[in-house]
Amino acid sequence: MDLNDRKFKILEAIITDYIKTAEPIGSRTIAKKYDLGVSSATIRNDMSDLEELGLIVQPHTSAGRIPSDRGYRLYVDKMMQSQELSPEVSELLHNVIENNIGQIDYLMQQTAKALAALTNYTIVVTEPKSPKLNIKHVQLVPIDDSSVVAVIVTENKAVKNYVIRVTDVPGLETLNSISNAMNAAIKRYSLQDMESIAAVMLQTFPESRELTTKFLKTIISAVRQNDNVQYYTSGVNNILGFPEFSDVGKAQNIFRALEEKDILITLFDRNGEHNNDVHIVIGGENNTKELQDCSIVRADYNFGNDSYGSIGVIGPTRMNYGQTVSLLNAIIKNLDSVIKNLSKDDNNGG
Amino acid sequence: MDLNDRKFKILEAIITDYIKTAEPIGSRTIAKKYDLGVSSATIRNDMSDLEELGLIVQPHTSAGRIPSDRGYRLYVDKMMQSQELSPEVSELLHNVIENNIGQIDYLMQQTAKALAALTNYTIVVTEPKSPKLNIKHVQLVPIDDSSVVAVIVTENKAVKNYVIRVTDVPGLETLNSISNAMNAAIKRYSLQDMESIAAVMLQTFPESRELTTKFLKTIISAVRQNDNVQYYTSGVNNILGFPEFSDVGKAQNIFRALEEKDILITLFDRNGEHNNDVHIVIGGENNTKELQDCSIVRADYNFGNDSYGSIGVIGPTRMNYGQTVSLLNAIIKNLDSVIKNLSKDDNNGG
DNA sequence: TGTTAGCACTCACAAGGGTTGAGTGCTAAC
DNA sequence: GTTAGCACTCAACCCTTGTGAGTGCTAACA
Repeated sequence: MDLNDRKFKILEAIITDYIKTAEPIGSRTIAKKYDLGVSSATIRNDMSDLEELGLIVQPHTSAGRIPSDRGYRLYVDKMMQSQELSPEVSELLHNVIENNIGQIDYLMQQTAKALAALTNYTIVVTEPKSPKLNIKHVQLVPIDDSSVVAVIVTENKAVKNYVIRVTDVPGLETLNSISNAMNAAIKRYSLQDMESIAAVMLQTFPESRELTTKFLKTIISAVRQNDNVQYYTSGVNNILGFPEFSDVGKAQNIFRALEEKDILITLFDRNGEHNNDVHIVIGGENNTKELQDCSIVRADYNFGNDSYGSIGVIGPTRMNYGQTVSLLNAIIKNLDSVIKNLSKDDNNGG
Repeated sequence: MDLNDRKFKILEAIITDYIKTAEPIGSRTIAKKYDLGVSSATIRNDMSDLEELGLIVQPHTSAGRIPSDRGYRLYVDKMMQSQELSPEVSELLHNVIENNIGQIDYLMQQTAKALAALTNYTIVVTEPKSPKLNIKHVQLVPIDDSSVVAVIVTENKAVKNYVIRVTDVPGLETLNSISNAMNAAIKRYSLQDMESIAAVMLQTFPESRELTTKFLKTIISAVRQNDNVQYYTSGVNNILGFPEFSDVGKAQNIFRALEEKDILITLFDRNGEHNNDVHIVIGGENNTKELQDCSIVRADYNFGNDSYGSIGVIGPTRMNYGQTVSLLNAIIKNLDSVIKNLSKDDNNGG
């Protein structure tokens, strides 16, 4: 069975209508609302064909049709048109990014918040990571008699703290010397060459074996950093606004998934890898059971220097895919240009 | 009208039953279940009196009675008995605290998580603050050509990062010197005496006027720190498990309140002040509209050195107050003893 | 061969009516 | 002060019925 132009139009009508209203659409409605030049009976025949192809389904015998996951898939792949953003929205996004570019955690939070407000869906943003994350600077700072904090600044300008507990904390001068030596050693040797670094440190600070060892381990694990991906969510309660989740059980499923770090990580942490396209997962295509009534639209953003993070939008399968994709594209483009400007400044300055 | 012993018992029966079942309780049920030695008719008369006093209400004519906010208040103030915790629960709480005491953010997160699991309510934990927060150590760490991060370690062992943007970032040695000088200046002068510190810094580092000024401002605002109270929530989706919130609209209200930082801050941020008692706010007693179907139980915890934070439990007014209060008491006591042990070690060590 | 009008059929949903049962308030008697 | 008895109320449930949106099928038409 082939899909002629009219059938495409009917499918599109069903999908766009259903996205707006969440109500099944019948043949008569389409005949009246969309000027296809044929009667409802003809549309009925076409709809029957579309159903046979698995693109639309009937919730029950005497109801209209709603799109199936496969229907949405076809729509998203072949028919969807990207939407032009209004100048206000474009400016808003640009401002959010530019104003917070200096502090990555605020940037993530504010971007998530803005996007949640614009889409009415739920937003998840993960921190940028690089597959070969480089350390820019490390520094030990004393906390008390048995702990210091290792401050690690990465190439992508993220600042992280890791508390290190040791039996004996040396004085401030020694801490500074160790920090300096560690910075130098990291520059001289690659981080892969852990032994060389450890050897140098041990030779220079034989008294502080415990601290230097733990310090180096902390840095290494910060680089691997698979243990602790930061992410932010916003608009979680938007879920409850959709009629498809007015069943508390379904909503609870989704909330559970959003509270489970592991689930979100598998969905959104690309481990520094990236993909230039906006990626869409529809309903049952999703491997996570709790989210099989949802669609997820994800875009990977570049945060300079090979470091990438993701922005994900979670909503009902009846999602406004066009708008969502446009918004995500706008965000990653803005991020890109703001970052490029920044690094240009850096190069000029240094 | 006075409340004789039997009426107290009837009220207690209604409250404890309603906490368990969320169903209105009738006179016959009480007569059968609780051995009061009188008939249901007598209980009916007493219930009528209790209703007149505003302690219980009838959802509709032919239903049993449920407690009113005033009823819960009387129960909580006069009748409630604190519950003994099982050894397993006590140990669990103790372990959570002891294992995470070194890293305050983990501690807050893990405590919230454990309490959410134990109570099935929603937990909010705010970071400890001190009305006269002392700075233990500050350190500047370079990020790039136009920004450095000020790492601030406070007396309560919290580590915070603040990004400072400056037109010109001096070299690492100068950054270290500035950091050292700032540490010394803070120790010498009190932080109140901002002018003296600024003067010293300017004199010693005339080239880095912008940086030292912003650095000092950052430290001051970190001390004031009213701008950005950290808090953690856990068990937010537990809300949906309660029949009183199966109405999506009500649940949404609560979620909105929990996503609004400002609301949580006014509820839980005591601004470093504290109160030794566990504090209970029941239903309509709450000033926050969105939470008037909820009760909030809050305990302030001491984190050493005059710094205090809060742990709050949010649940339906039909909350198990006894258990909740016991759990909160256990947590703040555990925190107290673990902290005291730590500072003992500190004094021995240094 | 594609399109259409007509018609019988299906089925969720809403409205109406009857029944049930838990619970009450009142009264008169103990 | 307590109790038994009784009339009354009302949510909840079930059953029935009607309605309307929507379908599939068929026969006729271009």
